[in-house]
Amino acid sequence: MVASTLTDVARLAGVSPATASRVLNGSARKPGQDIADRVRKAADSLGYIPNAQAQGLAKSSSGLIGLIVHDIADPYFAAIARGVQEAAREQGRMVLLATTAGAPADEKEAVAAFAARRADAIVIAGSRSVRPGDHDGNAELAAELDRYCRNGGQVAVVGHPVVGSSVCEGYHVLTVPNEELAANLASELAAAGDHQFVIIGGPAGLFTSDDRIRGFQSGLAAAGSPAAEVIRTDFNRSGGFDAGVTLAARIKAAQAPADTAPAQSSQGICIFAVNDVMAIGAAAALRSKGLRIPRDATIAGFDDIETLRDFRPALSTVHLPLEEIGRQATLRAAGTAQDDRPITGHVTLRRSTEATFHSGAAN
Amino acid sequence: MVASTLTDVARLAGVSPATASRVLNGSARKPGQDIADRVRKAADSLGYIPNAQAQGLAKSSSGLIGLIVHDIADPYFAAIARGVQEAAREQGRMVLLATTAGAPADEKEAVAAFAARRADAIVIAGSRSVRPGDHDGNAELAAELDRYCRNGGQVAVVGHPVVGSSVCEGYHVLTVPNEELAANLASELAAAGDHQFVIIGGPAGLFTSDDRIRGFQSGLAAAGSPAAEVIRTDFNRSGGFDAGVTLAARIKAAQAPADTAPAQSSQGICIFAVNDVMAIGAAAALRSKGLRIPRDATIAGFDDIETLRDFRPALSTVHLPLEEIGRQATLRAAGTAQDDRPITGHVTLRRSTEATFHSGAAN
DNA sequence: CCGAGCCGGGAAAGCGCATTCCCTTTGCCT
DNA sequence: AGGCAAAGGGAATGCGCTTTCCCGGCTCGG
Repeated sequence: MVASTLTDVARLAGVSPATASRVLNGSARKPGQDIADRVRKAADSLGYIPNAQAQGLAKSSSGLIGLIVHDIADPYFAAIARGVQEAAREQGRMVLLATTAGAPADEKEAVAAFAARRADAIVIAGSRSVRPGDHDGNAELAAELDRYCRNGGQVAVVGHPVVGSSVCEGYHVLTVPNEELAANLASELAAAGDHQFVIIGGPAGLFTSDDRIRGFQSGLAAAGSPAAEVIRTDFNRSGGFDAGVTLAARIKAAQAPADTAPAQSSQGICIFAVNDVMAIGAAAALRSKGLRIPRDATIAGFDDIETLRDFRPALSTVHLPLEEIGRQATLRAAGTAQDDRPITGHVTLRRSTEATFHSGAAN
Repeated sequence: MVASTLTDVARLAGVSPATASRVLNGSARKPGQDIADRVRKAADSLGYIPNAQAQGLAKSSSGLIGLIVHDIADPYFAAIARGVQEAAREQGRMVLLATTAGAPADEKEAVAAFAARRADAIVIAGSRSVRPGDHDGNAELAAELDRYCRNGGQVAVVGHPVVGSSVCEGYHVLTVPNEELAANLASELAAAGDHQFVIIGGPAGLFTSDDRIRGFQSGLAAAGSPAAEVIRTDFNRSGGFDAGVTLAARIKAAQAPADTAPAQSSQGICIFAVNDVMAIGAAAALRSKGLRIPRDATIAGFDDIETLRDFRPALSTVHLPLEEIGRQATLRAAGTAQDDRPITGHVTLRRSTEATFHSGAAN
């Protein structure tokens, strides 16, 4: 027994396929009540399931939304994916997933695959990058995306437009105020105490990372603090860990000379990792070297990843409405783009940057 | 300019659509070199992208793999999803995502939607359940799945078969040794010290949770320990937190009478939460009540979620190769099911269940 | 009372592609 | 040199559905 078709249903109901089609989907023309009932009865006695491919072919639209992320297991992307999924579901669409590890060449392939499947919209969640090695890939990606748009596709990208893509209709950019928020974070941190700041950033050229670094520096400048040193590393937990190891050595070296007085340099070190996962990695590194947070160093991240909120000391960070970002991106690309309310976040200071040692475990 | 078709390419190349089709896909028949080149040149001068819907219609197979999870933002599912995605990618397929919060009715809809899209295979990752309220939904889900299978679909389910589904060809169950591993965990924990065990479990009827509870109890029994009390709560962080609050009160009450001697009851309390996320929630609750782990209570989880590994005190748990599970499920359903190597995990004891207070921060 | 208009139903033409079947051409063997 | 097999190219069919277009019967107005 192979899947039954609309024709089978029509035959069983004793009507034409055209009529059956009109009954079983929201057509403009409403067949008579009796006929409709007959068709519907036939349909579910046969267990009829419309062939979405055929429907798509006939209507040239698929009800599919393509989502491109670096890594679905990364909680940052997982959170965004949840928002996308949710919005898609509300619209009766399904989401098609592609992971690319951030490689523009792979992203280009993903876009092509989505285009092949006639996805109604594409949401690109991964950070853009301008690293030299990505140049060609970026160009191809931009071209592919352009073609997709020109053929009527909608695309929403989180953060920054794809490098080199022209702004055509159906191309939406969901701006995330990374720079501004990082500046706010720097201000609050600088106001809270006299620190020596160090930034753990991703590879140069990664927009999200660069924005946050730039914002942080400008926030520092505004507060009258000197610019922070920037350590470049991988944009993940392991990168954060490596940087943490380096910093740990430095901190210990700074503590050693005075020997008795831990607060040798009048300033404590304050680390800003450009995302929470890196911050956690760095914190783990410090701890593994016997250093304590916030006693020997303070640390802040960015994103406010939910799974990491139970981490102790609680991580100071910048809250980003990740799920909402995914949702908005989807709506903007594929939906009745209601109020295009901009994305906002907020600085969330917690224990990991508390200068003085409180006793409570709260927060 | 709308997407160009195979016919366009053929016309430009001066050949028939049949030939163009043969060139651009791996057909059995190989057109001549010169013609092939001409077609290929025409194809990419037009930026031709084959219409996967049409291809699917013609070949009746879509290159799609449906994945059903409870919540993609849950790190457990995210990890499995990564494995699925990876395996799918290797096979040149794409994954279609559906999240259902574990509701069988939603899962049934997801299966129907996958069937409509003619997905080649469906991977169901969420735990099965036999809660009374789910009864009808389960039946419908089983029916839908049966139909899908009979029409030639492949399905792989992680853990347990869907309740009520008959075993037809193309129906694969990836067994996870939850019970056995939970028993091992119980043995090791019981051997490590004389504890009073308490289990924080999910709602009764949730297979994964029930298996782990049953396994843990039998491990306890084998070690000669009395059965543990079971606290039922939600299968997520918040459920763990609530249970933790309850337990915290109890622990404090037990400590209070003796007043001076913290080790009043000769046995410390050892909590087993049926998954890591719940364990973290419970730990957070204890801590918020001023209790310390492992001093005032020890705790273990299950899954060994990667994102949670930097949590301190490091959580004792049972490692499960989540990514591999997703991968295997996919391969088994959609692939050249090579070696059907069973899934194995292992107990991983860390600081959170250390009876004695070591000084190092390692592990 | 008759024609204009409308409404509900059916026939048929694709949507873009794979594939079967047929025909021509080429190469090879006897 | 004649015959045949194999190979390579094309016309046509169909995958399952939507959607025009058409047609018969109905109602309503003049």
